[in-house]
Amino acid sequence: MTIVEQVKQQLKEEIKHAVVKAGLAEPEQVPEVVLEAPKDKAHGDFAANMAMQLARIAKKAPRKIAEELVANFDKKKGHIREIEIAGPGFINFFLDNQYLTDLIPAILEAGDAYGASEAGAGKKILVEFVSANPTGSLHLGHARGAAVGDTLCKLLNKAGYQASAEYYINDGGNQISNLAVSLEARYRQKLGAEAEIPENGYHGKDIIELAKQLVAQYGDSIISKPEEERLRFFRNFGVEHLMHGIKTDLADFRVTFDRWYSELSLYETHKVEAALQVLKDKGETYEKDSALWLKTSEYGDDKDRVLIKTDGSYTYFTPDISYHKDKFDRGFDQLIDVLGADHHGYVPRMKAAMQALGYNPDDLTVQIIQLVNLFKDGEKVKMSKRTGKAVTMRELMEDVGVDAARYFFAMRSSDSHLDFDLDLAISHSNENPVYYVQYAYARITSMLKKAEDLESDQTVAPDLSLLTGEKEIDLLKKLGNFPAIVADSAAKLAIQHIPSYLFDLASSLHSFYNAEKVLDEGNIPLSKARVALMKAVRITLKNGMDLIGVHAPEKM
RNA sequence: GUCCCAGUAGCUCAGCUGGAUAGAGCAACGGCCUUCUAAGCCGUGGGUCACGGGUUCGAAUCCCCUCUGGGACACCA
Repeated sequence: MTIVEQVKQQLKEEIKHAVVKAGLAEPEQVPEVVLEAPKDKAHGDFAANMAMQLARIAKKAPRKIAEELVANFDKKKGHIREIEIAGPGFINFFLDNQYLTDLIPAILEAGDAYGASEAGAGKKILVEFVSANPTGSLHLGHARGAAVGDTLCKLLNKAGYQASAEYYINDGGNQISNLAVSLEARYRQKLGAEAEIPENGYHGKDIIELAKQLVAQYGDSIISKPEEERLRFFRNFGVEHLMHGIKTDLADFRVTFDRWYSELSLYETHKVEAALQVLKDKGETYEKDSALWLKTSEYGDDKDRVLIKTDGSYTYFTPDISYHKDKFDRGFDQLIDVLGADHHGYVPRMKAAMQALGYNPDDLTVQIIQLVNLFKDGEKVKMSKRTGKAVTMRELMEDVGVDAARYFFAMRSSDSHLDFDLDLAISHSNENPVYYVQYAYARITSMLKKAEDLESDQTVAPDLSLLTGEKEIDLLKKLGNFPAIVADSAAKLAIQHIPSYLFDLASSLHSFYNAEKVLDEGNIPLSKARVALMKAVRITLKNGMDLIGVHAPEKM
């Protein structure tokens, strides 16, 4: 438990004692104590709304309750400097804040690990994200999903969960056949022959690139092969090269996966049949119109869904079910699917399928990533993979930069729409908040370099108790909050709290920097204490930036 | 038609498991560099939290209605 949590915990205990001691409620009636850090510093370090919560139970006016509660509160405990009652019945606690200086050695000691907690209690979570079909390059929407999924994983692990990142490669379905046919058409075109891309084929320029590569590598030797072999060749060549491109893009975007899971492998290991058999055995399927259906409507879906089509082939849904089953079978307690908004209709049917298999549908969480609207030259760019007009993730990285893009995606709650003004991001890139945070880091680093002489002087010890200025206390409090922010953000799957926290911490740092001099030769003990504080801020900024995949520059 | 997301400052968005005077960035305006990085700081102005009702000590937050925008509703994936 962190220092701040200990202090809060003690305060909560004392409040509860006071409530009982004042006879306001029986011990089992006392609501859970809510302590919040008020926005306004004039409202103390922590505020409790207990008096309002008790209004109904004690049948008294909140302010009266607050008075009785405070009268029975043991002020000697819990670093209390002052207690006041305010507003409709808030009880505001002002602490002596000396405990905050203990944070500095704790943070320096923890280093990279600062911010970590056991909040997740080792719960095993599988986060599946991106999982784009290997039929082209990744685009802007994938980039958002990649940023969100990657940060989510890192966040969960930091908060004490055991999270794994996984990418499901759809290398078995129809889309891949379309890919093969499209690639063949481009290949023939390159060789000067007449060929047309089928209607639902892929028109992207990456396919043209691939065809060019094919010609360079194999000349026209593929044309003469028999059809089956030819198509298999195009499939394999396409998937291999496009997956390679996808992996490179993701790696350059600083997104890492623990496992790349192939759909084809599900067939090879007969897991699709096995899952189907379970569903059949449980009586969850039926045949109609010579197709096999799953009774998803019994579990909240709008209608039943087809598992095996009239032509005998599986729908995309069937291997997907077996993949999800496999995730549970591998011992994960919770599954998180990060999906694009266009797949949201898929949620009820997958949850239904899980239920039909006998799992708890609540153990599957689907995090929907809403659409990214790209604006270029003041106009909305319509994105479509089919027409090949999409802005690629590669272009995004080259134009905007990885740091800015990652920060931008992490900054907004993933389930709301995002307008991405490319022109603004490029032309005003210096005004992007990511630089504000990075600048704070670079500033500290620069100071610490100048402080090396001071540090080598061992004759004077730092005196952390000198850190009592308003801006120093402000920084310390924010540093202390970091583990709770991480834990809370992980529990809510709300990554946007991290950039928001970083911005806030950077703001406090800049404010402090402009008001106080860290390196003061006339006051070595204070300077040393401030250097220690700066080191703690630096560690915390770095750890936060790591979570969202943003680099911490030594200088700017 | 059904479902999902959204509607908060001029713009882009936080805040949403109910709390005090609704926040931030950008844009606008006024100050601060002989001193550790001015990619910074300090200050000012800016709001019918889409509309209407309900729940209660208290609603941007929860519930219902309406309006507006986007998306999804295949034996495609």
